[in-house]
Amino acid sequence: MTDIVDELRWRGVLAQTTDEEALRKALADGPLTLYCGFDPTAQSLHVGHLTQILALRRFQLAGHRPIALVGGATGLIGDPKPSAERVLNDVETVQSWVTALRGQLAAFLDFDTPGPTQAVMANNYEWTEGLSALALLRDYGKHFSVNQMLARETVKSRLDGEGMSYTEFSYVILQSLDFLELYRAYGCTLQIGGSDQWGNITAGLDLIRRIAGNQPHGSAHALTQNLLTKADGTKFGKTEGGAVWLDPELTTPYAFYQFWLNADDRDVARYLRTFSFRTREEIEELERATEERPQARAAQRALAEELTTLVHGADQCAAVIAASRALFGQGELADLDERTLAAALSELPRAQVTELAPVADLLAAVELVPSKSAARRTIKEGGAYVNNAKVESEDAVPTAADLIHGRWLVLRRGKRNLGAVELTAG
RNA sequence: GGCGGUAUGCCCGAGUGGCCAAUGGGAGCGGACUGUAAAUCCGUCGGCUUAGCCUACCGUGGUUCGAAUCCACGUGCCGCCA
Repeated sequence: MTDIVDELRWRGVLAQTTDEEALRKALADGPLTLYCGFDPTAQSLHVGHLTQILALRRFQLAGHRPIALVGGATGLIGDPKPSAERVLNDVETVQSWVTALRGQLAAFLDFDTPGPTQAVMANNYEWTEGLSALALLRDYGKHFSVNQMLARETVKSRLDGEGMSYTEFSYVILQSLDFLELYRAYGCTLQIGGSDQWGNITAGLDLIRRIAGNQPHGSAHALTQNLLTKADGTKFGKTEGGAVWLDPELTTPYAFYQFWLNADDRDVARYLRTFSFRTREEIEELERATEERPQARAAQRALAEELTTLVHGADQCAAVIAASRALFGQGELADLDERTLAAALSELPRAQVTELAPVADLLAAVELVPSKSAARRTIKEGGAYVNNAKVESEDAVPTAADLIHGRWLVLRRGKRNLGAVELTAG
C-alpha cells in the first residue's frame, strides 16, 4: 500500500501535520479512523470542498476508515471568518442543508462495504443538542484557555476590525468537542481539513489530551491541506455565476465540465495532483503534454472528464462532452441531427418562448446577460450570436427561418457562453 | 460626554449648486490575437417601452427655478479631547 503521507506530499496538498513520524507510524499500524467536517452553509457543497472529500477518499482507498461529519450544530454557530461576523441561518434552513450535504457526501465514499474501512456519516448535532450550557461550561470550558483563544489569527484580526460575537468565539469549542466525541466513539485519531482549520483541529487535540486522560486509542493527529490558489490571483472555484456547486440544479453538469476544461495552463497540473485519482505516471504524462502542446489541453480534458464522471456519473459526463463537441464544433448547428442537438441544448441554460421576440429580449430571458440593456450593449459590441451568426442589429428579431428543427435557437454571448431558446406552441 | 472629520456606482476613489448617470483606477463584460488559454491592446461598464424617460451619490426633512454638492436632524465609521 502506498504511503498516504508520501502520496499527499507529492501531490502538493500537504500543508501541515502534527508529529509526522508518529502519524506515519499510526497509519502504518493499521486502519486508522479519520474525519473531516463540513458545515452546512449552503444547500450544496462546491468544488472547494472537493479537496477534503477526495482526501477522505484517498485515505479510504489506502485502507483507512473515513468519517464524514456534517456540522448540523457547528453550522448553527458559524466558524468565524477573519473579515466579518456571519449572519446566522435559521434552524430549519440549516437542517435542510444538512440533509442535502449528507446526500452529496454519500456518493464519494464507500459507506456500504462492511469492514474496517467502511465509511461513517456523522452529525455533530447528535451530541450537542442535549448538551446543557452548564455542562458545556463546567465539563469543557475549563479546558479552554481564553488566552490561547485570543491569540488565534482569526480572533486577532477580528478584534482589530469589527469585533466578534461570543457565539463565533465559542465555535472552536464545538469543533474540539466533535474530535473528542469521534475519538471516543470510533477511535478516530486524525482530523483533516484545509490549512485554515489548523487552529480548530489542534484545539481538539488539546481537548482529547486533557479529557481522555490515558488516551485509550493512542494520541490523535492533525493534517491540513493547502488551500488551492489560482495563477491569476482570483479565488479558486468561482466563476462569473458564483461558486461551482456539486448540485446539478445549481451548476449544470455542462457548466461543471466547462469549469475544469477552462482551467488555466498554469493551474491545471496542481488541480490534477489535487483531485485526480490517476496514477502518478499518468499525471506526470499529462503535465508533460501541457508543456509541449498546451493548445491541445489534454490535461484539462482529462481532469474535466474525470471529475464530471465522479460527481455526475459517466452518462452525464458523456452527454456533456458530446454537447461541448457539438456546440463548439466547426460544423453547422443545423447539420446536427435533432436528437444530438436537443441533448446538447438540454445542458445549457434555456428558456421557452411562445413567439419570436427580439434577440435582446431572448438573451435576457435565457439569462446570458443580467438585463436587457446589457443585452443591447453586448449586441452593439458584436458579442451576440444566434446559431453562431453574429447579431448585427440591436433590434434584430429572429425569423422562423432561423429556427433549427423548427423550434430551437442557439444563443451565444462572447466565445463560450451559450444558451438555448425553444419555441413552444402558445 | 465634548469637539472635529467622513459617508459617492461591484471595490477603491474624484466631484463640492446647473455643463453629473457622475473624472480616474481595479474587477466584470465584449472585440482583436489564440487554444472555448495566458499576456497584451481596444471598447464597454445603473435600468427601461432607449434620439427619450426613470431610479441613483448613507437616511429623513428643508433651502433653491435647480442639490451628489447648501442647511437641519438621524445613523454608521474615523480622529482629537475628557
